[in-house]
Amino acid sequence: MKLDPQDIEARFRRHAVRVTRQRAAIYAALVETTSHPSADDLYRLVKRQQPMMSRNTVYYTLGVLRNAGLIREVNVGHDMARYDGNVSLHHHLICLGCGQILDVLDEDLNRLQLSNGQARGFDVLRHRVEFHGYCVSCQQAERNVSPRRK
Amino acid sequence: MKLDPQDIEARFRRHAVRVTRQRAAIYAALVETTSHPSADDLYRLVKRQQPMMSRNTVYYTLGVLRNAGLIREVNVGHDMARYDGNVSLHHHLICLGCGQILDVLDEDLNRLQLSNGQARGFDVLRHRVEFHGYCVSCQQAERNVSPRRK
DNA sequence: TGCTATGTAGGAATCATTCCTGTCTAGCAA
DNA sequence: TTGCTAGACAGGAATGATTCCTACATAGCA
Ligand SMILES: [Mn+2]
Ligand SMILES: [Mn+2]
Ligand SMILES: [Zn+2]
Ligand SMILES: [Zn+2]
Repeated sequence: MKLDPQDIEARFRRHAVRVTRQRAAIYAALVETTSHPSADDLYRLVKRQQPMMSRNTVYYTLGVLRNAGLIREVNVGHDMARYDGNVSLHHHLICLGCGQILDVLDEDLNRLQLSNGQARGFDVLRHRVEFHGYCVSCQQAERNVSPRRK
Repeated sequence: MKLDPQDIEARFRRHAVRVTRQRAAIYAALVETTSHPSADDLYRLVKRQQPMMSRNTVYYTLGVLRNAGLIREVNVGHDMARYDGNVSLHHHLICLGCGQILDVLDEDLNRLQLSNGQARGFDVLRHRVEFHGYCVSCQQAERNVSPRRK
C-alpha cells in the first residue's frame, strides 16, 4: 500500500513517535512491501535514498516503531528478525527453502484460544500460527536435484 | 520421563545415530525434563557428569538428534534456541516475562490446515501454534512493581 | 528563536552459534 | 579379536546479527 508523507506524519504523531526523515523512509518501505524484510534488507533499501543512513538507526527505529505498535516483528527460526508493516491480526505461511513469508488471513485462526485448563493461569495476550512448507519454485528446484520428493 | 541406557541406545540405533556417552547424556537430559532447555542449559547440566564435555559437542549433537527426528527445536522470538525431547505433535504456551515454555496438547490445534486457496501452491509440511502471555508468578511480579496492569 | 530531550552516525563490543583442526573412537569387516 | 576409517570430540578461533557507546545534530515545544 502506497502512503504519502502526510499519512506517515499523522500516524507517527498519533502514536507519539517523533517525525524524522529516516523514520519516515523506513516505515514507508515497510508498509509498501509485502515481503516481511529483515533489518538489513531495509537498511540496504533505504540507504539508496539516504546514503548517510546508519544500520544502527534502522535497528533503533524498528524498535521505536515496534514499541509504538506501528509495526510487528516476525520471527522465523533463528534467522534474522523480519518485520511486518501490517499490524492487523493475521498469520504466516513460510517457505523452508527460500525463506519467503506470505500472509494468511483467516478469521478462524484469529479466534483460536486455550481452554481454562490448558491456560494454567496464564494471562494470554496473543497467539501466533505459522505454516511451514515449500513454495512452488522451491518444490521445482528440489525436483531438479533429486528425482523424487525427499 | 525416565529412560534407561538400553532404551536410549535402541532409539539411537533405530535412527542410525552412533551411540556415544556424550550423546546419551544430552538426549537423556532433554527427554527427562519438560523445561525446553537451551543448548547452554544442557551444556551446564551435562557438564556436571562429564566435565570434559565441550559446548561444541552439545551444539553438534543437538544438530544430529534434530536431523534424526529424535528431538525438536523450539524457537521463541530471537532468544537462544530451545530444545524439546518430546517429538509428538503438540504446541506451546510461552511466558513473555520469564521465558518458560509449557506444552499444549490439543487435537484440534494439531489438525489445523490451510484451504487450497490459502496455501498458494505450497507443500505444507507442518504448522506451529504458540500462545504468548504472562504466567501466574510473572503476573504477580508485575503487580508488585506497578499498581495496575500495563 | 533557543533549549533540551531525543535521534543519528559510526565504530566498538557482545555473544550465541558455527567453523576449523588435530586427536579419538564406534561400528564394521576380516 | 583386531585394525580401519568415517564420523565424533575438545578446544579455540571466527562469524555475524544485534546492541552498546559517544559525540554531534535536530524535532518539538515554550
Ligand atoms: Mn504479515
Ligand atoms: Mn514441548
Ligand atoms: Zn521457496
Ligand atoms: Zn513467567
